[in-house]
Amino acid sequence: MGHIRGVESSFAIIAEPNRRAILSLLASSEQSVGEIERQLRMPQTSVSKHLRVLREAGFVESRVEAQRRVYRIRPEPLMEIDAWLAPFRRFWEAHVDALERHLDRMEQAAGKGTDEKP
Amino acid sequence: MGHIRGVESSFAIIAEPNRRAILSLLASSEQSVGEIERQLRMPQTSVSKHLRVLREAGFVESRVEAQRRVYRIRPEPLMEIDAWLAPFRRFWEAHVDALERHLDRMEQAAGKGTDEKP
DNA sequence: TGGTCATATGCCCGTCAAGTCATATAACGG
DNA sequence: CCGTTATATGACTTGACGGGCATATGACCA
Repeated sequence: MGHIRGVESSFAIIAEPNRRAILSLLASSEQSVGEIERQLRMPQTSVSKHLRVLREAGFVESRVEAQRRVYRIRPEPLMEIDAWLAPFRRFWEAHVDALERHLDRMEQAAGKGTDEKP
Repeated sequence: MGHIRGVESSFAIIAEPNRRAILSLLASSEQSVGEIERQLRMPQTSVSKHLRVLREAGFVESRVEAQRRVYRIRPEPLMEIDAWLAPFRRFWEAHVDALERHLDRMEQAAGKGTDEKP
Protein backbone atom coordinates (compact mmCIF):
# COMPACT_ATOMS: atom_id res chain seq x y z
CA MET A 1 0.00 0.00 0.00
CA GLY A 2 1.11 3.57 -0.61
CA HIS A 3 2.92 5.28 2.22
CA ILE A 4 4.26 8.66 3.16
CA ARG A 5 7.32 9.46 1.13
CA GLY A 6 10.64 8.86 2.84
CA VAL A 7 9.21 9.22 6.31
CA GLU A 8 10.92 6.15 7.63
CA SER A 9 10.64 5.55 11.30
CA SER A 10 13.61 6.39 13.45
CA PHE A 11 13.95 2.68 14.03
CA ALA A 12 14.50 1.99 10.35
CA ILE A 13 17.16 4.67 10.28
CA ILE A 14 19.32 3.14 12.97
CA ALA A 15 18.85 -0.34 11.55
CA GLU A 16 21.76 0.44 9.25
CA PRO A 17 25.11 -0.47 10.86
CA ASN A 18 27.08 2.30 9.14
CA ARG A 19 24.60 4.88 10.28
CA ARG A 20 24.88 3.64 13.83
CA ALA A 21 28.65 3.88 13.50
CA ILE A 22 28.36 7.47 12.32
CA LEU A 23 26.04 8.36 15.17
CA SER A 24 28.35 6.75 17.70
CA LEU A 25 31.21 8.77 16.29
CA LEU A 26 29.24 11.97 16.59
CA ALA A 27 28.24 11.04 20.11
CA SER A 28 31.74 11.86 21.30
CA SER A 29 32.14 15.05 19.30
CA GLU A 30 31.04 16.72 16.09
CA GLN A 31 32.89 15.70 12.94
CA SER A 32 33.25 16.77 9.33
CA VAL A 33 32.39 14.42 6.48
CA GLY A 34 36.05 13.80 5.74
CA GLU A 35 36.82 12.94 9.33
CA ILE A 36 34.00 10.43 9.40
CA GLU A 37 35.15 9.05 6.08
CA ARG A 38 38.65 8.43 7.41
CA GLN A 39 37.77 7.11 10.86
CA LEU A 40 35.17 4.68 9.58
CA ARG A 41 37.13 3.80 6.44
CA MET A 42 34.12 4.05 4.20
CA PRO A 43 33.74 5.74 0.79
CA GLN A 44 32.85 9.40 0.89
CA THR A 45 29.73 9.07 -1.24
CA SER A 46 28.44 6.48 1.16
CA VAL A 47 29.11 8.73 4.14
CA SER A 48 27.37 11.65 2.45
CA LYS A 49 24.34 9.54 1.60
CA HIS A 50 23.99 8.18 5.09
CA LEU A 51 24.39 11.67 6.50
CA ARG A 52 21.62 12.82 4.24
CA VAL A 53 19.30 10.13 5.53
CA LEU A 54 20.27 10.94 9.10
CA ARG A 55 19.74 14.64 8.51
CA GLU A 56 16.34 14.24 6.89
CA ALA A 57 15.30 12.03 9.79
CA GLY A 58 16.46 14.64 12.28
CA PHE A 59 19.28 12.61 13.82
CA VAL A 60 21.96 15.12 12.86
CA GLU A 61 22.33 18.65 11.69
CA SER A 62 25.16 20.34 9.85
CA ARG A 63 27.08 23.55 10.22
CA VAL A 64 29.00 25.02 7.31
CA GLU A 65 32.63 25.79 8.14
CA ALA A 66 34.56 26.99 5.10
CA GLN A 67 34.36 24.13 2.58
CA ARG A 68 33.57 21.61 5.29
CA ARG A 69 30.28 20.58 6.72
CA VAL A 70 30.48 19.74 10.36
CA TYR A 71 27.81 17.36 11.59
CA ARG A 72 26.49 17.00 15.09
CA ILE A 73 23.87 14.99 16.92
CA ARG A 74 20.28 16.08 17.31
CA PRO A 75 18.73 14.19 20.20
CA GLU A 76 15.02 14.08 19.38
CA PRO A 77 14.74 10.89 17.32
CA LEU A 78 16.94 9.04 19.76
CA MET A 79 14.71 10.24 22.55
CA GLU A 80 11.75 8.77 20.72
CA ILE A 81 13.43 5.39 20.65
CA ASP A 82 14.37 5.72 24.26
CA ALA A 83 10.74 6.48 25.02
CA TRP A 84 9.55 3.45 23.09
CA LEU A 85 11.78 1.27 25.22
CA ALA A 86 10.25 2.53 28.43
CA PRO A 87 7.43 -0.05 28.77
CA PHE A 88 9.97 -2.85 28.50
CA ARG A 89 12.34 -1.66 31.17
CA ARG A 90 10.35 -3.34 33.89
CA PHE A 91 11.56 -6.64 32.42
CA TRP A 92 15.12 -6.04 33.52
CA GLU A 93 15.70 -3.06 35.85
CA ALA A 94 16.05 -5.54 38.68
CA HIS A 95 18.70 -8.03 37.66
CA VAL A 96 21.24 -5.75 36.02
CA ASP A 97 23.93 -8.25 35.19
CA ALA A 98 21.72 -10.18 32.79
CA LEU A 99 22.95 -8.03 29.93
CA GLU A 100 26.58 -8.85 30.52
CA ARG A 101 25.86 -12.56 30.48
CA HIS A 102 23.84 -12.13 27.32
CA LEU A 103 26.54 -10.16 25.53
CA ASP A 104 29.11 -12.76 26.51
CA ARG A 105 27.06 -15.52 24.97
CA MET A 106 26.68 -13.55 21.75
CA GLU A 107 30.43 -13.58 21.13
CA GLN A 108 30.51 -16.83 19.18
CA ALA A 109 26.77 -17.39 19.02
CA ALA A 110 26.56 -17.11 15.23
CA GLY A 111 24.86 -20.48 15.74
CA LYS A 112 21.40 -21.96 15.62
CA GLY A 113 17.83 -20.92 16.38
CA THR A 114 16.40 -20.45 19.81
CA ASP A 115 13.38 -22.26 21.08
CA GLU A 116 11.78 -25.66 21.10
CA LYS A 117 12.08 -27.85 18.03
CA PRO A 118 9.11 -28.36 15.69
CA MET B 1 29.72 -8.67 0.63
CA GLY B 2 28.79 -12.02 2.13
CA HIS B 3 27.30 -11.97 5.60
CA ILE B 4 26.39 -14.33 8.36
CA ARG B 5 23.07 -15.93 7.62
CA GLY B 6 20.06 -14.44 9.32
CA VAL B 7 22.05 -12.87 12.13
CA GLU B 8 20.36 -9.52 11.84
CA SER B 9 21.11 -7.01 14.51
CA SER B 10 18.49 -6.35 17.13
CA PHE B 11 18.10 -2.95 15.53
CA ALA B 12 17.06 -4.47 12.23
CA ILE B 13 14.52 -6.62 14.03
CA ILE B 14 12.66 -3.73 15.60
CA ALA B 15 12.83 -1.70 12.41
CA GLU B 16 9.71 -3.55 11.30
CA PRO B 17 6.54 -1.76 12.49
CA ASN B 18 4.47 -4.92 12.89
CA ARG B 19 7.16 -6.50 15.00
CA ARG B 20 7.25 -3.44 17.22
CA ALA B 21 3.49 -3.67 17.53
CA ILE B 22 3.77 -7.30 18.57
CA LEU B 23 6.44 -6.49 21.12
CA SER B 24 4.37 -3.65 22.54
CA LEU B 25 1.44 -6.00 22.88
CA LEU B 26 3.56 -8.52 24.69
CA ALA B 27 4.92 -5.80 26.93
CA SER B 28 1.60 -5.65 28.76
CA SER B 29 1.09 -9.40 28.98
CA GLU B 30 1.85 -12.63 27.21
CA GLN B 31 -0.38 -13.52 24.29
CA SER B 32 -1.14 -16.43 22.00
CA VAL B 33 -0.69 -16.17 18.24
CA GLY B 34 -4.42 -15.94 17.71
CA GLU B 35 -4.80 -13.16 20.22
CA ILE B 36 -2.07 -11.17 18.52
CA GLU B 37 -3.66 -11.88 15.15
CA ARG B 38 -6.99 -10.47 16.28
CA GLN B 39 -5.77 -7.47 18.21
CA LEU B 40 -3.41 -6.30 15.49
CA ARG B 41 -5.75 -7.32 12.67
CA MET B 42 -3.01 -8.91 10.65
CA PRO B 43 -2.97 -12.23 8.78
CA GLN B 44 -1.96 -15.23 10.85
CA THR B 45 0.89 -16.30 8.60
CA SER B 46 2.36 -12.87 8.92
CA VAL B 47 2.11 -12.97 12.70
CA SER B 48 3.74 -16.39 12.80
CA LYS B 49 6.58 -15.30 10.58
CA HIS B 50 7.28 -12.18 12.59
CA LEU B 51 7.15 -14.22 15.77
CA ARG B 52 9.68 -16.58 14.29
CA VAL B 53 12.03 -13.73 13.51
CA LEU B 54 11.53 -12.31 16.99
CA ARG B 55 12.10 -15.70 18.56
CA GLU B 56 15.28 -16.43 16.63
CA ALA B 57 16.58 -13.02 17.59
CA GLY B 58 15.83 -13.68 21.25
CA PHE B 59 13.14 -11.02 21.66
CA VAL B 60 10.45 -13.51 22.61
CA GLU B 61 10.06 -17.08 23.75
CA SER B 62 7.07 -19.39 23.53
CA ARG B 63 5.32 -21.73 25.88
CA VAL B 64 3.11 -24.53 24.59
CA GLU B 65 -0.36 -24.54 26.11
CA ALA B 66 -2.60 -27.17 24.50
CA GLN B 67 -2.80 -26.24 20.82
CA ARG B 68 -1.78 -22.69 21.50
CA ARG B 69 1.63 -21.16 21.69
CA VAL B 70 1.83 -18.39 24.19
CA TYR B 71 4.56 -15.85 23.54
CA ARG B 72 6.27 -13.61 26.04
CA ILE B 73 9.03 -11.02 26.07
CA ARG B 74 12.66 -11.83 26.59
CA PRO B 75 14.50 -8.70 27.67
CA GLU B 76 18.08 -9.24 26.51
CA PRO B 77 17.99 -7.80 22.98
CA LEU B 78 16.04 -4.79 24.17
CA MET B 79 18.63 -4.28 26.85
CA GLU B 80 21.29 -4.21 24.18
CA ILE B 81 19.49 -1.43 22.39
CA ASP B 82 19.01 0.41 25.63
CA ALA B 83 22.73 0.07 26.25
CA TRP B 84 23.56 1.42 22.81
CA LEU B 85 21.51 4.51 23.57
CA ALA B 86 23.48 5.25 26.73
CA PRO B 87 26.21 7.45 25.19
CA PHE B 88 23.55 9.69 23.68
CA ARG B 89 21.56 10.32 26.81
CA ARG B 90 23.80 13.17 27.83
CA PHE B 91 22.28 15.09 24.89
CA TRP B 92 18.92 15.34 26.57
CA GLU B 93 18.73 14.23 30.22
CA ALA B 94 18.68 17.89 31.20
CA HIS B 95 15.82 19.45 29.27
CA VAL B 96 13.23 16.72 29.49
CA ASP B 97 10.38 18.42 27.73
CA ALA B 98 12.19 18.60 24.42
CA LEU B 99 10.71 15.28 23.42
CA GLU B 100 7.16 16.45 23.86
CA ARG B 101 7.77 19.47 21.70
CA HIS B 102 9.36 17.27 19.10
CA LEU B 103 6.54 14.76 19.06
CA ASP B 104 4.05 17.57 18.70
CA ARG B 105 5.80 18.92 15.66
CA MET B 106 5.85 15.48 14.08
CA GLU B 107 2.04 15.36 14.03
CA GLN B 108 1.64 17.01 10.64
CA ALA B 109 5.30 17.10 9.71
CA ALA B 110 4.90 14.69 6.80
CA GLY B 111 6.52 17.65 5.03
CA LYS B 112 9.91 18.54 3.64
CA GLY B 113 13.56 17.89 4.41
CA THR B 114 15.44 19.36 7.28
CA ASP B 115 18.55 21.46 6.93
CA GLU B 116 19.97 24.19 4.79
CA LYS B 117 19.23 24.22 1.09
CA PRO B 118 21.83 23.17 -1.48
C1' DT C 1 40.98 32.15 -13.84
C1' DG C 2 42.21 27.63 -13.34
C1' DG C 3 43.02 23.90 -10.29
C1' DT C 4 42.25 21.34 -6.28
C1' DC C 5 39.88 20.09 -2.13
C1' DA C 6 35.43 18.91 0.15
C1' DT C 7 30.94 17.34 -0.28
C1' DA C 8 26.63 16.19 -2.63
C1' DT C 9 23.76 13.76 -6.25
C1' DG C 10 22.07 10.78 -9.94
C1' DC C 11 21.88 6.29 -11.95
C1' DC C 12 22.20 1.33 -12.11
C1' DC C 13 22.29 -2.97 -10.11
C1' DG C 14 22.16 -6.79 -6.75
C1' DT C 15 20.28 -8.23 -2.56
C1' DC C 16 17.14 -9.11 0.82
C1' DA C 17 13.04 -8.95 3.38
C1' DA C 18 7.88 -8.64 3.76
C1' DG C 19 3.36 -9.82 1.97
C1' DT C 20 0.28 -13.27 -0.02
C1' DC C 21 -1.44 -17.67 -0.94
C1' DA C 22 -1.38 -22.39 -0.48
C1' DT C 23 -0.32 -26.05 2.29
C1' DA C 24 1.70 -28.81 6.14
C1' DT C 25 1.64 -30.14 10.99
C1' DA C 26 -0.48 -31.09 15.22
C1' DA C 27 -3.66 -31.21 18.99
C1' DC C 28 -8.31 -31.07 20.40
C1' DG C 29 -13.55 -32.52 20.54
C1' DG C 30 -16.98 -35.60 19.09
C1' DC D 1 -11.21 -41.68 13.02
C1' DC D 2 -12.84 -37.08 11.33
C1' DG D 3 -13.36 -32.47 11.20
C1' DT D 4 -11.99 -28.33 13.15
C1' DT D 5 -8.99 -25.20 15.44
C1' DA D 6 -4.33 -23.28 16.01
C1' DT D 7 0.06 -22.50 14.26
C1' DA D 8 4.01 -23.12 11.20
C1' DT D 9 6.30 -23.43 6.65
C1' DG D 10 7.27 -23.03 1.74
C1' DA D 11 7.21 -20.80 -2.92
C1' DC D 12 6.74 -16.81 -5.30
C1' DT D 13 6.47 -11.81 -6.24
C1' DT D 14 7.48 -7.16 -5.39
C1' DG D 15 9.60 -3.24 -3.69
C1' DA D 16 13.07 -0.76 -1.03
C1' DC D 17 17.62 0.07 0.27
C1' DG D 18 22.69 0.18 0.11
C1' DG D 19 26.99 0.01 -2.66
C1' DG D 20 29.67 1.68 -6.51
C1' DC D 21 30.80 4.74 -10.00
C1' DA D 22 30.66 8.86 -12.43
C1' DT D 23 29.74 13.47 -12.04
C1' DA D 24 27.98 17.96 -10.28
C1' DT D 25 28.52 21.79 -7.12
C1' DG D 26 31.00 25.03 -4.62
C1' DA D 27 34.62 27.10 -1.83
C1' DC D 28 39.44 27.82 -1.29
C1' DC D 29 44.19 29.25 -3.18
C1' DA D 30 47.95 30.54 -6.33
